[in-house]
Amino acid sequence: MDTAERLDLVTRHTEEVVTTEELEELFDDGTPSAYIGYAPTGEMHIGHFTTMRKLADFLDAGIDVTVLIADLHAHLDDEKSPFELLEYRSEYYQEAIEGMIEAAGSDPNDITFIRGMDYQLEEEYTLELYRMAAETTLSRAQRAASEVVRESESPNLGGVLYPLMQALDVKALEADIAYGGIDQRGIYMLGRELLPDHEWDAPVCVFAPLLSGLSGGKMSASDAGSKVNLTDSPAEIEEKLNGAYCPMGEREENGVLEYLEYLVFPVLTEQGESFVVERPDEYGGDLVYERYAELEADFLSEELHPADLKPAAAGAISTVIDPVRERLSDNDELLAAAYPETYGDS
RNA sequence: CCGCCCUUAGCUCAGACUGGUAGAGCAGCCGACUGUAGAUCGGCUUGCCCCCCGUUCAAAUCGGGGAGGGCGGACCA
Repeated sequence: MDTAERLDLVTRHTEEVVTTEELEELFDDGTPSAYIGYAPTGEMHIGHFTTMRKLADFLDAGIDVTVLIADLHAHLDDEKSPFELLEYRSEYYQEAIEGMIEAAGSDPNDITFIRGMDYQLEEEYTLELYRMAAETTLSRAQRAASEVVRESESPNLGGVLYPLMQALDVKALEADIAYGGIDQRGIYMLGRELLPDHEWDAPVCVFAPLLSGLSGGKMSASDAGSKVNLTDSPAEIEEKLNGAYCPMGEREENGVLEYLEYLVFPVLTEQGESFVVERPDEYGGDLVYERYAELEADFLSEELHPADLKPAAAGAISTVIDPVRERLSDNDELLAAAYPETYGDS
């Protein structure tokens, strides 16, 4: 595969690449490494799946991929995960992530998994973190993390260590490429400033778009109805999609379309399948799409009505998620340990 | 260690001075209207009022104790 093809694979379905030129150089030099970190906080959902799906592109482009389960980060961010639950949630994340990668058509064994605390407590790392803390102002760190760390009237120190550690992780994991949602931009831009003073090259940054939630606006972790969880049953998925914000002919903040573009179609294409919309004869009969662009065109021209699209999308999402859901429900004791509030006891 | 402030619905808060058994906005839910959803109307739900003890016929409200959180406490201004 030549550099142009690799570039194409890595940059497709992305929100931003900083910078494409640097990425090209990495490819010319050989086999770059990339990492993406997930802080094991709330349950994983379909938004995670889209970023995970993209890891297949990284692998196909001949990149060494590392997935960081950022356990310490999950606690540093306003104690989103209680310290006692970190281990369980990390296990759950790894299980879910492997399931998603497999469902996306890649092999989890091709990816290196690592836990934050496996190396973030080492002397070398800690010392360098302190040095970064000395070099960074409070407001700079807060600004960098503002889209990621929970905001509060009385922010904890953890929230400012958070972006510094994430910047340092790039070096600690020896990554050439940092991949993450566009919300991570501030942190990695800080990283690009700091790392050259710490004997490491500024990473190339690849940012995934943040998908809209089903109720319009960005997907929100706190709004259960705005996202599809990996453990949702087909019936729940259908119900959530039916309730989704989806104005006829409009693309903006339309989570239904975005799920199709970033998750369903990439996976269907990988499996060589097409997307079928069942439609009453009264409205013209069934439709079949091979590519997302065709579907979007029909939707924008109002040929494809939301009421027909929604059930079809629900079914397709359900099918894509199915192997992950199965894997997780086989492991209900892990889910209960990781999220006792939701699945505990009973 | 000392001082002051805060804690009421999922969220933001009112009510406390002048005790009478809890409210608003937002969110949520349900209907109407749309071949979906939203918007718009119409309707509805929700509470260990942080905990304990006391005063009282009666405590979210008063008194005491405790917990959690916030702010402040050299000098200079």
